[in-house]
Amino acid sequence: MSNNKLSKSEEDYIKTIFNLSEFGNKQVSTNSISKVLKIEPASVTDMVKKLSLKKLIYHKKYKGSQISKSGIKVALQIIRKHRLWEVFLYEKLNFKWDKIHNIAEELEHVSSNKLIDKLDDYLKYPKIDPHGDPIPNKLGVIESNVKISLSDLKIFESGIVSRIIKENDHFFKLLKKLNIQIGTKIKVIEKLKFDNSLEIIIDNKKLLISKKIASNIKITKI
Amino acid sequence: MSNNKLSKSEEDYIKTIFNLSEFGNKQVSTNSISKVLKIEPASVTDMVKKLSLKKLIYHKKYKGSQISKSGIKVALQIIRKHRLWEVFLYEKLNFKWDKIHNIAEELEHVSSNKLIDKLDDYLKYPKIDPHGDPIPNKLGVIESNVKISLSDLKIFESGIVSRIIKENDHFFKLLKKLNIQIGTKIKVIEKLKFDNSLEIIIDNKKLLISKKIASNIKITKI
DNA sequence: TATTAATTTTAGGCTAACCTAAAAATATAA
DNA sequence: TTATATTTTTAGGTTAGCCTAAAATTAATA
Repeated sequence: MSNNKLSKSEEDYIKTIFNLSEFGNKQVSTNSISKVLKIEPASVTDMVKKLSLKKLIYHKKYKGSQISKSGIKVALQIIRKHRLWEVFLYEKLNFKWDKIHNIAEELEHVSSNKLIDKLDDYLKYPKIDPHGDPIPNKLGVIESNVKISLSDLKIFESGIVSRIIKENDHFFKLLKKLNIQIGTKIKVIEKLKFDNSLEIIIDNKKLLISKKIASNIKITKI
Repeated sequence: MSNNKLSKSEEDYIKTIFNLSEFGNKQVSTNSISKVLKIEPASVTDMVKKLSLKKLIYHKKYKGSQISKSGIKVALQIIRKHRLWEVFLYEKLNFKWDKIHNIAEELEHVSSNKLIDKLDDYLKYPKIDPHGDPIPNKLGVIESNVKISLSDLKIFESGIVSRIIKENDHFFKLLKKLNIQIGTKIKVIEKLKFDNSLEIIIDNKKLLISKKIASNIKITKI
């Protein structure tokens, strides 16, 4: 369908619109795009018209933009590239967790699909990036029920405990004490800057657990 | 000295001018730049003026361009990026020899120096790229006397045999027959598409050797 | 050396992607 | 429900990096 290669700008807009749309369901306002990309609303209107002509989004004057099916497809491929590069930067080049985003932001626009598929292969088809976000596959499909570490959950996200990694008595006893077991629903409400401890909610009760504990608990996002 | 980040276009021009200048010694004509970059001469004139203002090259009307010291510095960093990415693509991602150039062409413009240094580290500080071209280090210094395989020499390049890799009797006898020994000067005049055999000149005599033979002979470029 | 050929530059234009200022449409509040 | 505020669009402008056509300069050749 969509024929020509998109410019870096166009890709940035598509990615932003997709991200703001909550998987394509919501209308996205011109202003919100403007704020994310730090581009004046008037310029956003221009681009939104252009993307609309290319059928990557639907746009009605004064009514906001909605991403189309082919737009979603494009967005997922950009996100795939971004996240695979993040895995590479983090795992292979040993970049710190907080440095990878900006570099991946540049790398995601390098076009070759062949490159990204080979990279995927090299990284052994990771399912999530270092931030715990899922990586769409070649076809743009995001495997649901991906297990990630509790420590990779972001603030205000929830998950169901699906696996306990460190299998020793001490750890199991600790978890019992905390009321954590397979199937327990956990919501993260704070990540402490100080030592990366997580403040979580289980059965409406708040508690604090260390990064180390959290990283030994695998959960499924909900 | 040079303050602002260069655009992809500016980088392409600088790289091209450097490549055409034979290490900064030669004047480069507007037409030759035009041909390499496939951009009309009039446009080249525009850009050449701009780069001249930035002191990356010297340009006198109708007289061609010469790259400056800071221009060379910039060029070497771009070349460093290009060649390191080529090593990555070839060694880690298993791209074929002839596919890496175009992809590296895109990756070389990703800016972060930190990224390139980490990549260098990850690849264990390679001295030459898969084509046998030397890789400038962080400071832009190209280690001279780099040994490369005879098979990595390009057409019309010459080298002095400096090491024989496969150390067995059969191979030594073969080399004796071909009049090849440490110190022999060899010039490559053709690479056969058919089986990658090399046509070379030794003592003014042409002969043909297989890729396998050539790749077991290390030489120093001259 | 005079003429022709080739190269290089100037002049004027175009497009993508931004901008500001002002007008139009929509949303909010008295 | 009218007045005000906010959002969005239109109109017109800028810059980078390209283009073509024509003029200026330099090089080649008869």
